Amino acid sequence: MAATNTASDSPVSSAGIAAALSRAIHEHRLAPGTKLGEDDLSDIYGVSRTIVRAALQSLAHQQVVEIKRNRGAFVAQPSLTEAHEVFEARELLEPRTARSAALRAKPADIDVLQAHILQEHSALDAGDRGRALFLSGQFHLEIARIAGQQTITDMVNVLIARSSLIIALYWRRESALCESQAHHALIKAIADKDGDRAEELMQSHLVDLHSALNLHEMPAVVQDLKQMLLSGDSG
Amino acid sequence: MAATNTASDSPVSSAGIAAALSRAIHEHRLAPGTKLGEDDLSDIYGVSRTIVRAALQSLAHQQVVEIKRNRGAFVAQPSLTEAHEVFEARELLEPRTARSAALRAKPADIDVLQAHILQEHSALDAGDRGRALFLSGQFHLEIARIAGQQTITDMVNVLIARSSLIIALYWRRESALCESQAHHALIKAIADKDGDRAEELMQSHLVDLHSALNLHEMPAVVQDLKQMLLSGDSG
DNA sequence: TACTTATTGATTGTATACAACAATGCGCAC
DNA sequence: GTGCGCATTGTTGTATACAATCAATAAGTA
Repeated sequence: MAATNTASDSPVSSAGIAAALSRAIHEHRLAPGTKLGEDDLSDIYGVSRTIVRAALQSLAHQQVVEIKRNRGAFVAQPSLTEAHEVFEARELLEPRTARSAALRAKPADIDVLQAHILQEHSALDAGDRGRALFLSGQFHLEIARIAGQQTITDMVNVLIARSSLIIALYWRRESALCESQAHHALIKAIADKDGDRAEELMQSHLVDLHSALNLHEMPAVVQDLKQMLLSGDSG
Repeated sequence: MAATNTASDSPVSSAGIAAALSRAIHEHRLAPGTKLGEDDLSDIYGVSRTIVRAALQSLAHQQVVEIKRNRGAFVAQPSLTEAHEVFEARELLEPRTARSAALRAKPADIDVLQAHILQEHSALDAGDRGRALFLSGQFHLEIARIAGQQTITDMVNVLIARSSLIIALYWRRESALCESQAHHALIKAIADKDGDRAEELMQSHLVDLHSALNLHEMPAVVQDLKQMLLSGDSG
């Protein structure tokens, strides 16, 4: 319960508390497995447990928090399987979404994306790795928003939040790939309205992220690909 | 509040009530816009409003129910835009999922799918259109389950529930396309382990469903395709 | 008669009290 | 000394009471 905001100017609605917790988790200020006691939270935010419970249930629905019956709420700890699934789902959604974004982006959208990268850089310069990670997620979210599909944006939003937990658990130090490189390239493709390239870049970016994790099981999609190749044709 | 179960053997947990309501909505026993009063529901299910509220919030998170502050909960009424988005999201997720299912399906899975179709037929024979619609959705869900990706299955589940609302609002009588035809063909492709064909069939099945709706706006994806073709290449 | 406004009724939002359950620590027996 | 069982304590689950808000209706005036 260390790093959350104190009660001073804190939000007092269920949604506000959920957002604050979500962000704290996203920025790795709350580690996976951390207990989120209802009394603690209601003290911190100055509301009753009723409100806190609503916030926790909302987060549980996004699978960012796990509620164990009669045991309480904890920051979720995605399994290896879940980790694979989340990135496989992102690989299914985000590349085509990046294509749409490239085709629909207006100049103002490009500006927003570039502003995101700048913030990301300054966070890294300030050594705030958590904030940089959060901003990196927001970059992906912004692309979905530009694509103009709220439903897909919502799904991506949840997947990004879960990705943050996965990175907290399974990131390996060796792989220090620089995100901003990939993000810069994406912005260029989108600014050029090059849908093909945006889709490709997003796909390979996600594959890079996925493979930068310490996940030793073979993911289901790879099994499918293997079987697909063995049965003798390509999609 | 007409067609829900009476209190006799009703579920008493938040999840149970959410499931019962979800199913009633899915089967068109509760029309879009229907008020879901907390007192009414707590009387019907014999639990306090606390439990009912949790169930309603859960359904609201799936966008099957809309909660208006200080006004109460209503069965959702998806807008035209939402309707398009839901089917576009399904077109993004389900075809590739059907491919995976074809590659991973075991004999027992095929049996389950065929059992689904049989139930669907008997529901239609009994004139229970709502139940047939529900079962049709479950068929799609079962395919996602066979593909073995819980995360994607969850997303598809939500999209199917919302689709049911969209069909209630925007289905046009003229289009009496027979779902079971398409479902039969899908089973065959899956049984043959023909991933390509399963993907194709699912794609065209979803396009058929989408175009059988009374949606006169031009969807975003079509705009993208148009612009993509104009800029001179194919994905 | 039409329009505004105040009162009333009903419904939701929030807090709190109590019940049920799990975890912990102590004591006792082996 | 170790293992088991029980009591205690703390936390969550549920119900209910009260406050706040909104919708509807009725009264009053132009």
